[in-house]
Amino acid sequence: MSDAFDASHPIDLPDKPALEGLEDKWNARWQEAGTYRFDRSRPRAEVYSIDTPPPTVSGSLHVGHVFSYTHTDVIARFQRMRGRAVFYPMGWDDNGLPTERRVQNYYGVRCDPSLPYDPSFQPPDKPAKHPIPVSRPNFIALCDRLTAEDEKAFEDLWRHLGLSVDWSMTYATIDKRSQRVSQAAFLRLLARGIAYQIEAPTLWDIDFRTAVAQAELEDREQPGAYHRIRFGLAGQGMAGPPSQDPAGPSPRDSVGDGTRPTYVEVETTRPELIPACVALVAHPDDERYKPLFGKNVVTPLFGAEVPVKAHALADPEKGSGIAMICTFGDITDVTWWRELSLPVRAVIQPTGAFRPITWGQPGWESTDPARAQNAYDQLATLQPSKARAVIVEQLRQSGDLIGEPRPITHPVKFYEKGDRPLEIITSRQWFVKTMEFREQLLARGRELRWHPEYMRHRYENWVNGLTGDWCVSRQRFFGVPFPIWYPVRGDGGLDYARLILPDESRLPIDPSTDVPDGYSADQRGKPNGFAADPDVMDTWATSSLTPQVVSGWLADDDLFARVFPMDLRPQGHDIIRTWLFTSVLRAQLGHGTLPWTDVAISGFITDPDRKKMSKSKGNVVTPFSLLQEHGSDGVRYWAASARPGGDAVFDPAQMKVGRRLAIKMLNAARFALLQAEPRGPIREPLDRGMLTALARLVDECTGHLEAYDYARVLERTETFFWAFCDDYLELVKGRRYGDFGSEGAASANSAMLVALSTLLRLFAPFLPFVTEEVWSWWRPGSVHSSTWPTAAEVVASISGADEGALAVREATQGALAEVRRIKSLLKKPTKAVINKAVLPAAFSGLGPASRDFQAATHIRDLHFGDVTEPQLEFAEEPAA
RNA sequence: GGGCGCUUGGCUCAGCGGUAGAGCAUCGCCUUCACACGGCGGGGGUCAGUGGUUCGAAUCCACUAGCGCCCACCA
Repeated sequence: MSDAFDASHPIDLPDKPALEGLEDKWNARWQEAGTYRFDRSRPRAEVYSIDTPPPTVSGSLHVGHVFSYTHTDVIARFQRMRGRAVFYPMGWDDNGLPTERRVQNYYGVRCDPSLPYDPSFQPPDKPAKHPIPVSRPNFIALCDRLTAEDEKAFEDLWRHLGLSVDWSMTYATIDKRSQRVSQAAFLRLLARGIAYQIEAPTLWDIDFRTAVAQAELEDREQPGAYHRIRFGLAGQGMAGPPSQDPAGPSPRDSVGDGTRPTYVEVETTRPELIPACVALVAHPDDERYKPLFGKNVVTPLFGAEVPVKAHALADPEKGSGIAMICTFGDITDVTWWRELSLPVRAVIQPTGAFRPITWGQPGWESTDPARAQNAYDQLATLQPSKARAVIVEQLRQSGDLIGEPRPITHPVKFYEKGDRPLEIITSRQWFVKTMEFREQLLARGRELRWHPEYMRHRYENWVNGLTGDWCVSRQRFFGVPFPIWYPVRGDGGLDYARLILPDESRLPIDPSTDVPDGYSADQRGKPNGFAADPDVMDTWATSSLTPQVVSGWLADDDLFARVFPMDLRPQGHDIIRTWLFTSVLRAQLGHGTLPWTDVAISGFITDPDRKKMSKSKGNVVTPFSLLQEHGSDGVRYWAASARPGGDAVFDPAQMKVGRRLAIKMLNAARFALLQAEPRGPIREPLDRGMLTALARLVDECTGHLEAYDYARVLERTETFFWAFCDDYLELVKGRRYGDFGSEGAASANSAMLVALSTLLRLFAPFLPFVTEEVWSWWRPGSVHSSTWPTAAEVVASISGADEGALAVREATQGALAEVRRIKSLLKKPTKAVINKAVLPAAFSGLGPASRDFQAATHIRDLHFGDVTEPQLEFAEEPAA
């Protein structure tokens, strides 16, 4: 028996159905009934688990959130109706720099780790002009306090939007669970030698004063200039006077022909790094510079002797074809430095300022130490951009600057959240090995099912382009600390070679307040005592473990076995190289598996001018006002209309369309249920044709949703629904009221109910509120707990698919359209009756079986009269 | 420099081998007994360009142009 024939539930129709208030009404009931609660008694095969992206709660609520989370919710609701136990938790990303920055601005404070904890500290009501320094524990308490408020706002939004999340399983990336998982996973990698610590050149943000990872880089076009600098040949003293040739001598003139081999010209965009120069490099095949390989040159101003080296990475086409290697100006310098075994001459400090240097000391030899010192003293303590201006003037004075700097615009590496170009600074950092797992990671990427498929390339591109292991330590405060102490040697220095590690059972710990086993608290920082590792983990070092965190790894083995590896990771394409990549890495390293089988990528929201929406443009609309204006179903309709992975235009007009669809559903359902008796066998060809078409739609929709193509399902279902309302319901209106007897009415009523039940369930994942409302008028339980419709179920209501009736439906709808067109052209009222005899064309598609118009009831449904109205017998083709 | 995606009516997009589609906008008509937060109908496109495959191409292939995104060792 189909659902539609179960008349046990009374029909209870409102007089004037409306959308207003449905969100609050149904959210309350869903929560009360536990509609979206995860049933953890079900075996893995019956579970559908989702690795929710935890939104950054310190960021603003944005329509982009609403957009992508709706996509995931559609899938979750579909899988739930398919009978899976849906594991759909929510998480909050409250870890890391964004929160620190928000807390600093919101409360007007600054973290000073050297201060002691002040239990009575309260932030001022309004942020003070100058930031108040607070201790690290106080700062973290403020982070916790503010994120709790932010999380409440997000949860309210998600509930109002109708996300079918199980709110009992919420996690945060800074909570104890996340910390424990992050620390335990790290310690296990450490034990296997996959995590390691090394002092090495690292990407460094001089404003945040922290290391950053390759994945956090972005290029920004910056104004700069090529400076042509001359380096004298060693053994000939400092370079002689500059050339009189205004264009400057070419490198060939200066070194190649032997006539004036006194200096080499080098082009650089970072002349301030000349004191950090350790070599020059040119391509091994470059004839201009071959004679110089193995010889030394002397840096201008500082008189340091540096070798000329050959390396294939040097590009003869760039600049003068020979490059200055500094420690360190850019990533290429690091490559050259490493591969050519060059020494380090570091000038930039973690603050960005040039550090004091005494020339003439070991490592800072000069042919003229006094002159070098004099030049350098003008740079010391300056920031790089200031130092550049100073040194250019010095070079100009000394005659080592050839011509004037040539302004250019070039891409420069920035930390994605930073304001000034990255520097490369040598420091002690923690790394996780990635390079040696590249092939495994590529294989996992091929194994993963991508939606849409072409997003796979982004991942492969990234993995193939990796240049080093993953730097996971950050010199920040609000993050997961490394669970590590170091012994303090007798001389007060730290013994980095001997780590003091906590037992896994103690995790999570904060080494800056917790004491390692075997030590007492008063030994902290003392000779022969211990000291904490001061760093926190990269936010991705925690986020990469969200599958393990939500699945209860290390905490709930039973849950873990039922949900991990997970089914779905939904996320944006902008974080494939970070979140997706690191998650695949961690699952591979820790579990030897993919973290999930499928990944669904969402696009961005752009404003109508095709620009990415941004706060600075003032075009950001708050999501709540949108939900209130258009209704959650209306907004969800807009979101679900966008193709998977595609960017979408912010378009309130589409939300209005969605809202109209929801209203139409209320009214169409009301019509179908208004007079639901009599009911009986569905014998009329038009009814059977409509249901046969519906069965096909159900099959199509199920397939597309299984392939994560929600947008197509919404489009097809909507198209069917409007045809159902405008054509089918209009056609059977008279019959259902008894115009052609009770059997015809019974067929129509029964068919309408089957269709309504089926359509409500097809729409339920997209428009959860209106479908639930209508469902509640006549069906028991929640539509969201009902079973997804099947073609077989629909076809069973007519005792088998009826292909012939399909043609009847199509022809009848065609005839109806023809009749309407004629009435419209003749400006006749809709209710005007037209003589069938004047419209042979309209019936030509109905086929031989329908020749006898009087006998064919589906023709009667068209309501033709026998009255001949002369003006309807037009002489010309109305279509022409 | 490498990769990916996009280019269809005024706008937003679907179609992806068989005589150009939808919604919005526009114009006209209809106060129809579920719905005026409605319904019906009309007008509007040489499917970016060039070449090729095919009986047939918006749809497949190649190249070109423009737009967008990702990546890159950017002196």
